[in-house]
Amino acid sequence: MTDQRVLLAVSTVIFTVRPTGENGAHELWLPLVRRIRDPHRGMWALPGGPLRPDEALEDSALRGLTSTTGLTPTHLEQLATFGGLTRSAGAEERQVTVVYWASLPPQEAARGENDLNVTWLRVTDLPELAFDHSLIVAHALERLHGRIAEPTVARAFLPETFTIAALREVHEAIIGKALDPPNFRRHVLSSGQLRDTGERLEGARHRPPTLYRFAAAEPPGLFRPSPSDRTEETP
Amino acid sequence: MTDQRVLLAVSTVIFTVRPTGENGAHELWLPLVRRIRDPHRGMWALPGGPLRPDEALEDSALRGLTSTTGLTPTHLEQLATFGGLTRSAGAEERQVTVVYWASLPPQEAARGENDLNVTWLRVTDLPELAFDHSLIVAHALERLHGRIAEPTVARAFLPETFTIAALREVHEAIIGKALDPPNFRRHVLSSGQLRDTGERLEGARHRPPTLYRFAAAEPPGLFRPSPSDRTEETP
DNA sequence: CGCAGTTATGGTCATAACGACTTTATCGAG
DNA sequence: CTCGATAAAGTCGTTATGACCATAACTGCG
Repeated sequence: MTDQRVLLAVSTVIFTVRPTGENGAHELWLPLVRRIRDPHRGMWALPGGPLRPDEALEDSALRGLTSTTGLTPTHLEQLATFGGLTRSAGAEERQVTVVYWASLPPQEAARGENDLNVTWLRVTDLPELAFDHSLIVAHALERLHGRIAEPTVARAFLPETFTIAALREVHEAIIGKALDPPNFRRHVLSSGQLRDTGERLEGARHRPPTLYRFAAAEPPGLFRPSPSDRTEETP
Repeated sequence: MTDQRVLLAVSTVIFTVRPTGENGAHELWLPLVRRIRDPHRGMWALPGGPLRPDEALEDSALRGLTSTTGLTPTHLEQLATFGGLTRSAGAEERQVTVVYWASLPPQEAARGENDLNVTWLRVTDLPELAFDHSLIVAHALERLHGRIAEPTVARAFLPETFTIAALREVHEAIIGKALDPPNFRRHVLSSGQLRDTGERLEGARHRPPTLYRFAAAEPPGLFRPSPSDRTEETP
């Protein structure tokens, strides 16, 4: 048996929500970077790069994210590891990629400007991406769907305080269809996850909605416990 | 920046269900192998080993599984990748481990014999494992809990045909508490996932139960689509 | 043969959750 | 002050769920 070391990269699928649909409906968007080197040069790809030897997986995901897009996520979670060797027939060496999934709140998302080498696209309207990144995005969307029920997920797309309508719009963007406002309201209020801030959002040409915040603040750090960088390991 | 290649290993958490509890209640068990080399020599650890250069991640998980335990799983799914560098302070090189999660049906599980270097233990009663494997097992249990609703999961613990009681026992083992038989029956039958085989299981000293099988057979191969070995990738 | 033990299977009933809808409350704009 | 618009609260019927009761159908044994 030869050397068991492999090239290991970390990429991140970054989601945000924008009010760009018809009738102001909210939609999911994500940033992509242009490949400037040759495998798939010129195509759009997920932000990321090789893992540094002294770097935790999650730190690598963060670094790749900020160095390309300049943005700071509110949620970062490992998605899966892709290690197929289908392309090893070519000249290139086989590569394994650990993929993370991140969410941005609207303030951050607004700062994300297009650039020669960075573009933001609707997840429903993506071109073919470099490597198997189209497949990876599909995976991430499935995961997002499956986790929207958890308060942590929607929270990551919202500012500190928000209206129930804003929360509903995040859910609508993720599941891709409209929800009944009264029913949604009843549902989230009965979940006990929201706290009334006592304030209202004024200025709109209708009854001012109450501002809420999420109840249980996550205990220690910024991110929920993720599989990476927890302890040491070996086979 | 130095070389970006890292040691990559694949380990597997293997679950099965056995009727070993009081009153014949079913419990979750898993096999562990004894470390024969020095980091943590003599401790119990998850089956696995280094990824071979020409091997897909999932194939590596299967190989590690069969070479140590001789068993063939009915379900294999990627769990997560652990890449902390906490132990890199020591003499050893930093290592990343991709962890899979597998299920065995009872026939296979019965063949799993203890051995000088292999032992089967209840998941509720594990000693401290080598490396961070205790943590990994906890992760796998969480995942199992979260997915028991999907028919694919319970199916992996059962033979081709089975009684509703057997299906219920699998659920009970996974969630760790007893379920009401009539209610469980109503629930699974109304889900439309079971098909009556027309046969009954005779021989017990009570009314013979109907044998069922799962409805939708998974389309092509043995395993559900998993992130690994699908296509090629790179950062 | 007939009874006891045991689990399968078939129901009931009250409650909770959910979806579709209606109604009323308040705001800003003109 | 009226209109347009959305917040917020309530109605109603359906469905899912959990607790529980009753009967059916087999084996083993006296």
